[in-house]
Amino acid sequence: MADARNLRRAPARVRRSHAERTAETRARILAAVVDSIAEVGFHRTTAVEITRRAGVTWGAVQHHFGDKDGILVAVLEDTFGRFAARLESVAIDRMSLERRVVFFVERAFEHFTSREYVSTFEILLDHLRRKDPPSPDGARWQVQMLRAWDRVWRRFFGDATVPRKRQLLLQHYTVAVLTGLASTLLLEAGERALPREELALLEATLVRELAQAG
Amino acid sequence: MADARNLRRAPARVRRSHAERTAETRARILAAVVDSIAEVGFHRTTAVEITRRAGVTWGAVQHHFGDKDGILVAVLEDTFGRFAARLESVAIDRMSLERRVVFFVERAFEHFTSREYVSTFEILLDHLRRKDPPSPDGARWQVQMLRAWDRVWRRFFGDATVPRKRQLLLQHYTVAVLTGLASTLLLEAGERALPREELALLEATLVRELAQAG
DNA sequence: TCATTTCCATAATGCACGCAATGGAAATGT
DNA sequence: ACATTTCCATTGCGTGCATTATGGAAATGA
Repeated sequence: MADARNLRRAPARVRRSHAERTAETRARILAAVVDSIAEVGFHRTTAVEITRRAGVTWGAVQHHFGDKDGILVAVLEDTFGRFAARLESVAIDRMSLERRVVFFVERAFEHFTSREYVSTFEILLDHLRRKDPPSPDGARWQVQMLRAWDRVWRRFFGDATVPRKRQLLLQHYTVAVLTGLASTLLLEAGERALPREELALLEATLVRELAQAG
Repeated sequence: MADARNLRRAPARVRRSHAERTAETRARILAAVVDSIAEVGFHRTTAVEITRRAGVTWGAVQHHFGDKDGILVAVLEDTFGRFAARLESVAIDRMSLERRVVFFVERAFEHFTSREYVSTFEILLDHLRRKDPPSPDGARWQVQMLRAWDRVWRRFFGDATVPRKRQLLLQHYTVAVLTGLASTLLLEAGERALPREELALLEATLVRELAQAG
């Protein structure tokens, strides 16, 4: 499912298969939701706002996702899938530990400051505090995400001579630092330069920790 | 303004001054907003939800805060004021650097996982993404908060022989780590044990950084 | 070609939301 | 004591929200 963010409505009256139509419409709607949440926030991401951005009507949303909850869950699934795929397709040739750390931190930070993550964050924030916990427990996503992170982490740092338990801690710590940096950046209103020095401090910590023998 | 969270409606028909009434009602409403956001989330914190929790009607809110935006801003002001006061009243006698770091991290983490902070976080998250930026710019709060943090930081670590610039970096980093830990904790659904080891790693980093000469 | 299914726009409905308006009880102050 | 002000409950309103219902155009497949 390609990124359809900048697509405008097709010139109309083009013969396309159902599969094509469905793919584009779904992508367009999902992108609209992500953009809307990232720009105007979750609770202003209303039905009409979504349809306006997507250039479709609510009928389309209704057909593809059922109701609003359906889209939100779909955004979670789609974003997570894309994210996991991107993470696991990273070419990890023989780098030094330092370079791997830098590379990893860079990628991860990029992710946590992305619109996609911001959106999922707000969606989850809202979902896990409803009286009516839906069938797939909201906290499940967090678990899946951490698993995916863990796979990537092991590919990057699996050879470190540090106890597994310690590695999990470092992993959790890293995620915390990065999401924290991302959120402060977010609250500081809009896009600011990336916090190089803070990231450097994190990288130094990781290198030191991973280098030492278990 | 005392914490009125667990207060129930007074037995009615008690003679009280206007000042007393106002103080209690305001406190009750503010507490209701904080609790509501922390428990059911920002966008389910509706007018009736607030009045229900506070045990008052909308008329009271209207009288004391004007409109909904008024309460939210009031929550920001009140929470921040309380927080700053608490921070600056900490007795900082002669402790070792290690103990000061532990103490500081502990306090700060406590703050970032508090209901008050979660509430202000969500309020700010929503406010700074509206088309109509109100008179006091939303990002102003963040600045004020960081100033308050800075004052406390200097009281704790002002004697460190580390360049000021580096200290600001460490400060920012610390806030990021703590908010990050708090938010992952939040997303992991409900109250979990506090992440001792992650905090320990942060403390170790701070001690190492602050101990070295400029 | 024609029936069926998929896809989606249009229109209508019901509801919850924030808010304004009003009035009255309680406190104030003169 | 009485006018004034403060405090807050009640009521009602307009709007925007999510959602349903319906119909028709386009694609499918026989």
